[in-house]
Amino acid sequence: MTRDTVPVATVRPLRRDAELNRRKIIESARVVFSERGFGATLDDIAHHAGLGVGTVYRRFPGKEQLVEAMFVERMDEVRELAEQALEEADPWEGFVTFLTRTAELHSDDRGLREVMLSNNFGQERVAAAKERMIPIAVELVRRAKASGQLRADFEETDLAIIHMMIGSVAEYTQEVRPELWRRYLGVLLDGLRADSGEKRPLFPEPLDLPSLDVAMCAWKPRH
Amino acid sequence: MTRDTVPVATVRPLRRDAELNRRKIIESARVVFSERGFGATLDDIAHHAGLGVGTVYRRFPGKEQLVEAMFVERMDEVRELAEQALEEADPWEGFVTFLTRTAELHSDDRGLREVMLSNNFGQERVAAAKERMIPIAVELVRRAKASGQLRADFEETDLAIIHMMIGSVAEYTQEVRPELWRRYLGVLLDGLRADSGEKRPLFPEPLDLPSLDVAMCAWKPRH
DNA sequence: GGTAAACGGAGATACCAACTCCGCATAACC
DNA sequence: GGTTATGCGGAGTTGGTATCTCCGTTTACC
Repeated sequence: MTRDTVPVATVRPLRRDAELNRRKIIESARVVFSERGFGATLDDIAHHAGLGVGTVYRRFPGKEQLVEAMFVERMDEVRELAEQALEEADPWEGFVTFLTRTAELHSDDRGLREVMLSNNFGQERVAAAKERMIPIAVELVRRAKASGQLRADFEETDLAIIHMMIGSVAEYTQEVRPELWRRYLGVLLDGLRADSGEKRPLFPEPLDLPSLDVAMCAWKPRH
Repeated sequence: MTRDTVPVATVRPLRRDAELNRRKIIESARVVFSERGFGATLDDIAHHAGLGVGTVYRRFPGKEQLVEAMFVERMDEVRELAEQALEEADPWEGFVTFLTRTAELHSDDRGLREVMLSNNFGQERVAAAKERMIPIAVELVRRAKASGQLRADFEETDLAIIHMMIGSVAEYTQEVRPELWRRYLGVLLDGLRADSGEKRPLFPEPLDLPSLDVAMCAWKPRH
């Protein structure tokens, strides 16, 4: 058995142009999924990459597989975020940091939001990445409750719903005021703090009526 | 000019069966739109009414017109709700009643939620009904702030966004726990109250993990 | 019983996303 | 530079869904 006939996986490397295009596809998928979510078509991605659809389908069996390839690492980023938040000295601050940073990611990347809140995208590898997150999020909640700063009746599944709410605001107003979700995260945090201290001032400013109107025109419910 | 040639609008009344069917259509449209939102097709509505599609299109030029006919009165109900809330002695209680009762309507009637949060359904008459609501909602907020019970940095457009958030929870969990939105309305209200008093206990119970999983499987983002 | 009105629902039309196919281009190798 | 396998483009096929029409049949009304 010579060094050149390694038993398995001696896949001939892609031709140089093909390899370049593969990277372009992944890059474009990242951009397009993050802007438009998984409603985007592979044709959109191909066009964004300046390639034909055929080229995309030659490299990836279908949309699912592209999503899978795309988001496992992204999910692991979120988990690392949670791990960092767990290292903050103040448990409440850790909790707030986690919520805020995650919401930032969701608001910048609609695709990521969709994988995290729906079980309809990605297969085992994405599901596995989610499982890996759960114990860390649970610990984050436990610790913040134990310190008496997070209200005692908060539970881990509330995290998902809170993200759902914040994300829906981000999506609703993204064309008009992409940062507006922070205002409502502020309201929620004031509602979640156990102590009855002063409220933090809300930031940023609320929508004015014309902007609300624009947001309402842009919004179409799912069917 | 005889009595029989009255200039305008001498529309011959519908045949008895036709009139009956017209009512069935309206009734079914109410039910179907409220369960499935405006994603529902006129074919769905016809089938629910036990009629053919042709019958529906004979009475209503298209979906838009049916929606218009359907929701103007429903919107006015919401306005009346606001007016009643304005009559409650305690401004904060009035504010809470309004938010809660409106959210109940939204959670029972997906179509109503969609007309209220989007400008893509209905024409002038629906828009006019919305305009009629605004001053009342504004007054509700003004009064609750003036009494020192609602935080001073709350503004009227926040109402719409709060409804948006609550509605998204209602939609997310409706198959599993249709009343769960009340829990998060509770959090928001604790965040909106100006005084730094005790938090109200959250109700109902949070989702358990399996139920969250079911909700996540059922949820598909809009494209 | 005659007639106009209304009915039913198959199917025309339109749209859209997923995916395939094959003639043409070009990188790789000698 | 010539040969060949590999890759490319994008029109076109497939499949699904929603809107709306048409006409043979049925029904209300006088």
